[in-house]
Amino acid sequence: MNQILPKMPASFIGQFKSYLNCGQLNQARNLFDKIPNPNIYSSTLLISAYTKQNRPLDSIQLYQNLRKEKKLQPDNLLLLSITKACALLSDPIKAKEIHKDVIGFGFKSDLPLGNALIEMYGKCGLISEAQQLFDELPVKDVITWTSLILSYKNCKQFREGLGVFREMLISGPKLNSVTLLSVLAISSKLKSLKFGREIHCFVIRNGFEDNMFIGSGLVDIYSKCLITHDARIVFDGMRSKDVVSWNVILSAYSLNGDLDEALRLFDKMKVDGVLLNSASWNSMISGCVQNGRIERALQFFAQMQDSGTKPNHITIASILPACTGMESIRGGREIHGYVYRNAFIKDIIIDTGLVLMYAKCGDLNTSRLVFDQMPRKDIIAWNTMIVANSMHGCGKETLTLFDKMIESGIRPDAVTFSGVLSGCSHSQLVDKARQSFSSMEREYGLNPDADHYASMVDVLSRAGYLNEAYEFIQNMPVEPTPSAWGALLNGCKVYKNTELGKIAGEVLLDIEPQNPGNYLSLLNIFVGAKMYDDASRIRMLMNDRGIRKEPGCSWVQIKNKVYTFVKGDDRFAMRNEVYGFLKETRRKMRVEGYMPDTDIVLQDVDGEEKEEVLCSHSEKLAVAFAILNLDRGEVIRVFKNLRICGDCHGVISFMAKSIGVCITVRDSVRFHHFKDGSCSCKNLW
DNA sequence: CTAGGGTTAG
Repeated sequence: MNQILPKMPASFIGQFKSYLNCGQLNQARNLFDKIPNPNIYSSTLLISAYTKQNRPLDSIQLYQNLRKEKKLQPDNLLLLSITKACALLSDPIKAKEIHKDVIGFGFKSDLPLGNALIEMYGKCGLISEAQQLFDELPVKDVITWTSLILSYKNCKQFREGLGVFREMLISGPKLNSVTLLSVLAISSKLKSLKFGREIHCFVIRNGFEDNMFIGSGLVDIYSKCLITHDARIVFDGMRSKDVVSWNVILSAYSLNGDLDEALRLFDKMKVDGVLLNSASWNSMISGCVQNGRIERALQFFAQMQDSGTKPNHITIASILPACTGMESIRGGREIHGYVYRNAFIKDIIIDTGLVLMYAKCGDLNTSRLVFDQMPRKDIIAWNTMIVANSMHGCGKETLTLFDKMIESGIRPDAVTFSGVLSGCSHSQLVDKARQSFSSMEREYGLNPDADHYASMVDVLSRAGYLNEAYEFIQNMPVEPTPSAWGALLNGCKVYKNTELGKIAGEVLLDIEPQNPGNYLSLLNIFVGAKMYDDASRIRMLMNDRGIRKEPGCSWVQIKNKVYTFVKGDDRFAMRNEVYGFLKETRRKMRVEGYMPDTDIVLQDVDGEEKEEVLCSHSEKLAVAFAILNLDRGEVIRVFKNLRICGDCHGVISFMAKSIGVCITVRDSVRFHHFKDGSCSCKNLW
């Protein structure tokens, strides 16, 4: 039906084909563009070459240009290429256009094309369209069924995918290895060991054992179910392995927390001459990050680039949490710049990672900027932004974000409410918190869990409603967690309620005896109330149980270097200047009538010594050091491993005002933004 | 066709 249009010169065709054979598509394209009337044959060749080389955009653009100029009367082969290109692109709008084209050209009953269209819809996330196409196909083969199963997998409807498989066993064609693998992959996503074992038996009984893909799939499902031992047995028994098989076993050990074995296997890969791909590096990077070996992850990231493997969007998403965990805003900014420069496709997971990274590094403004520019926001993106605002004490904004999220049609989940409630608690929005808490069940059908109840205790305690908080704990339908009692205890410390503090503290020493913070809070309450007998009882208990206070430690990044200060630190750069500066600050404060908050000091020492101990707190040292070293106008960002102490809070607040700088301190609970003599936490640290 | 990625405490 497609008459050959004005013939191309034979020399052109020869040259054109040889370019295509060598994969030199740009040269082939130059030649192609010179032909006034390209025929269907050469167009199909070029378009399918684009698709095969993973250049779907070029493929589709060329197709659409030719369609517009009406130079093209497509045939099955061409439409197949375009359909596959669109599957690669995962563009649902283009998918529908192409489907319409196919129908328009009357190729409805072509089976390979029908199968490709199902796959395309699946890859584009349009599962009901895929199912409808499946239903309409008059003839179905094993690929049709498998494509539908894979579509369900792609759309994360795993149970439904298994349903299709069951139907296929009853009324469909005989399955092949691809079908088996697709079901295996789904079971793996569901972490279903039961299905995994069943499929494993089926594989052995029906002679699929030597299929490398199936082997890797089996290793993966045992890995995901944390049966690392069985994963290794299958892996070792595989007759042939490719890089994916190795990548799967690497992640098996990382997942199981055995990073050292993963590292050993990674070295063995290199010895055995397995050609590493980006997923191999990504697997090691994320394995290190998830096992807390952040420095090692960054090393792998550097080695990967040295080895000539280009980081992809998954690499970026894996390395970002490393910067977040180190609070390295410089590292994070570098990654952000890398994403920008290399024009990565817009990726929702990378964007979410950036939002969290900026927030956790103390820069909520940039975090928000990235969020606002996201083209699509899913539940995790919204939750991340809500949690970010809550960490920074912007409770009102968490509520506004919550409303906007609802407006945009996204249903909140348990994490959303955790974020909103902790936002309310940091900003003392008691009524808002109550409304939000009760709407969880009433409006959104979510059962509050123990964490939500603990959050409500925190809301009440932080606002000073201590008796109500205690009542709430006693009446809640779930077992109060240590965090619920911890919230109450902290409230008692802030509001100096010795009686309730004693109750909460004693419970905590019982149910969470290994946490030094509990002892210290209770100790502070007793010392503050001059109940020295009780205080020494707690101290003895700590001794008996071998509970040691974690040393306070703060750090600050200046230029490219991180400076760390430990409490009582005496051997750091500019020691004399720093202590001199702190002493001078203290003198100025006294002139203006501030008294040092010596309640917090635990040692039984007299007044002057107490002040000295206070002066040596790591957060004061870090802030003072930063003030002496930073350029004017720069924001000071200090991080501390424990909670900021009350005296430090007052002194840092004073320094921010008297020097006229913004100081941010991130402690173990939240961010404190000091400006003009006040703090974003409203003095409820 | 199989691998590698993001949110929740006090």
